[in-house]
Amino acid sequence: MNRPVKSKHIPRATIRRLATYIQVLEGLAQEGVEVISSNPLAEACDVNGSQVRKDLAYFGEFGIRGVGYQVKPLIDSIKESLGVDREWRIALVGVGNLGKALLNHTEFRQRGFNIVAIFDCDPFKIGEIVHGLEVHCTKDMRMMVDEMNIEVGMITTPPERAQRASQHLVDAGITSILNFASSRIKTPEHVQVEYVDFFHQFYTLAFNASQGLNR
Amino acid sequence: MNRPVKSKHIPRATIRRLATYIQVLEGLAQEGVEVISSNPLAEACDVNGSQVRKDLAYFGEFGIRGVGYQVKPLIDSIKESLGVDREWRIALVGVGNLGKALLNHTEFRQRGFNIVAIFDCDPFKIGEIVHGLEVHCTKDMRMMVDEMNIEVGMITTPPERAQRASQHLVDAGITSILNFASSRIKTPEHVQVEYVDFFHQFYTLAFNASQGLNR
DNA sequence: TGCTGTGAAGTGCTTCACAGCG
DNA sequence: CGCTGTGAAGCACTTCACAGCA
Repeated sequence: MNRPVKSKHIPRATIRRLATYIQVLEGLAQEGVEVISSNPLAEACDVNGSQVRKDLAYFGEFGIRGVGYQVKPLIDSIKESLGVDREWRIALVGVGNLGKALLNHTEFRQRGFNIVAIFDCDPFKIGEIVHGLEVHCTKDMRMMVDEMNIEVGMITTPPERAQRASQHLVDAGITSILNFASSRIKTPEHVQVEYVDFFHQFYTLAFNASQGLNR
Repeated sequence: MNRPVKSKHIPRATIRRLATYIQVLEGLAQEGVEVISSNPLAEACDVNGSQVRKDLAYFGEFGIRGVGYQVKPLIDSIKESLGVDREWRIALVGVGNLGKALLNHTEFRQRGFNIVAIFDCDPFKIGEIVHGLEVHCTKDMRMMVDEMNIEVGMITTPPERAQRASQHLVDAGITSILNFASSRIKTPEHVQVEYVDFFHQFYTLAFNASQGLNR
């Protein structure tokens, strides 16, 4: 816990937006922009200017009055505040289509999310090498999580096997899970689960299009 | 616009939850559950019981007082309300790792989201067959969108090419875009964009874990 | 002077609590 | 009698508006 958070509770929505700010700021940095003020940054992120200032103020005072924010230092500050200024070691469970796809997605590692071990319960898959990693049996998980300092679990099984996968992860001592399977899972209170489900956004599009929102 | 929405504005959050309800209800249906009341359904979705009742009430009266909701009819009603009770035809732009991965993800088609045409601007990829579809040049997009009744665009390019991809889609008359690239895009007002970004959830996990939320 | 940081006001979603129906 | 559907209350996030600093 490096940077002590200024105030108690930080809205979940703020965390989501910080991820967007990083995205946009990194784009600006690449274009050579060195300083930006809250309003243009806000516009690029489709939010309100005060929102940006308030979100950042939860973590400290990063701006210069009358000037704005320095892009590069701001990126670093946000990353530090979020705790993404370091490597996070990840175990992936479920080496099917989706799992393999995500293993090939190079952006994970670039951003510090490093898949270091992969598991499956299918005996035909165990031992196979995928993207440079050997597929291990789920019963080796406890040992490997411990030995390899793994902190995060990623579930990419079919929906009906997600619950069991999460059980394995929890038993291995994992307390942060990212669930890519399209089903809900039950875990003890101290375990945090985040869901990644493309269909939520598909459904939103479909609904709005059906309602004639965009015509 | 089949089912006229009962009240004017429906919270965005409600739409997201409806997607979750479908997920959970389909699981229940598969287990043979025929009727469920709001509280157990709510618990399975990690929300409050009144929330479920209120969300559903936006679209009509689907329940039986003193009994609950019939699972299968409820699924159909929600799907109809969302506009996902039919096929949506999709163009995918960017046949790289991520694009290929999503083409292999069979759940899309199962849920009515059917990728029917794929595009790339790389001359070496054009003509290649991926998952049964020929890669077309982006300049053919306008014609194909029209001919094939495509309504939705999916962007799976690298971040720096997402803006150009969206321009092609908009020029072809697409008004609903799902952006899987990790960059923001600018579109005319009448075009609706939804972002799918895994890193939002990763960052949330990392932040909460760093704050010692789960220990 | 210009833009940040922030109390105060505003808005919209969530939860409560219960009338009303099956 | 139990559970839905819903007005009213509560709460949290967003936006406003401006004091205060560079």
